[in-house]
Amino acid sequence: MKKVKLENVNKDLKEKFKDKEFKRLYEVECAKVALAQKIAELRQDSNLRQIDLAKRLGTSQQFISQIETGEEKNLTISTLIKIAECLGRDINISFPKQSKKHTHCLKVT
Amino acid sequence: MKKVKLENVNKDLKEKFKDKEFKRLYEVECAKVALAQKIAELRQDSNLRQIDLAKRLGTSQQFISQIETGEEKNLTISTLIKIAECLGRDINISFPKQSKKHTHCLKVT
DNA sequence: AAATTATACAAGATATAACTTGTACTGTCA
DNA sequence: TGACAGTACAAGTTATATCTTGTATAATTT
Repeated sequence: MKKVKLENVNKDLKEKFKDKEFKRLYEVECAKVALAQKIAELRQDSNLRQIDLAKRLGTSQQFISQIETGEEKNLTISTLIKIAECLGRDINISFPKQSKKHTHCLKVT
Repeated sequence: MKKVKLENVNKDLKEKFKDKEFKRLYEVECAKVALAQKIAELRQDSNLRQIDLAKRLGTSQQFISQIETGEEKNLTISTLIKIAECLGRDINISFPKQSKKHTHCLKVT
């Protein structure tokens, strides 16, 4: 596999970001990945395997994998709530005014 | 139309909440309605009509109505992000530990 | 090296979110 | 009263999120 230098990735993105629509879509993708990773993190913090969370949710290990790898990257609110519940979490959503640079349309914490 | 007393509603709910599954579903519904209302509120704060937001989103007034009345009550993250963007908002999502009483699985602010 | 464990990949089926069009309702104002 | 503005209702179609089963991979353990 060819090695990719980070600095080149950055340069490349900066160039592509001149296309505002591309930038928008890119940010949305980042947001979804962040959400997927957060779910994986919360699960691991609970010392659960994918199969354990799956059982709580009443679904399959594979589906959890799909969610966490971002293959299922457009979750519905219901699914998000269900997952959070199974991990002993509530969800807070707020809508702050768009920041000037708005590098992140969605912040997951 | 028969007049409904609030105290009776409360009593009734309290009774029904003994069924934990009912309580859970009820809370999820509340959450979705809260989200729908928040969207309507943000739109009104921006002095936009449904048709204006619809145009920004590239959709129809009726669809916005469906979202705000909670008829479309299971929005996807993408739709939520798109709407927020059109209203000049970012989105913050966090997953606090479930509160003891957890009367609200999802808090919208 | 064989078995086990945890996760990911792949190709589907089905339920439903996203969207449409047409129309009806509820003000408000000329 | 009637015209218009803003929103909601209703019944669709289409795109896609949810979920399935089967299998593959990668890392440990025996």
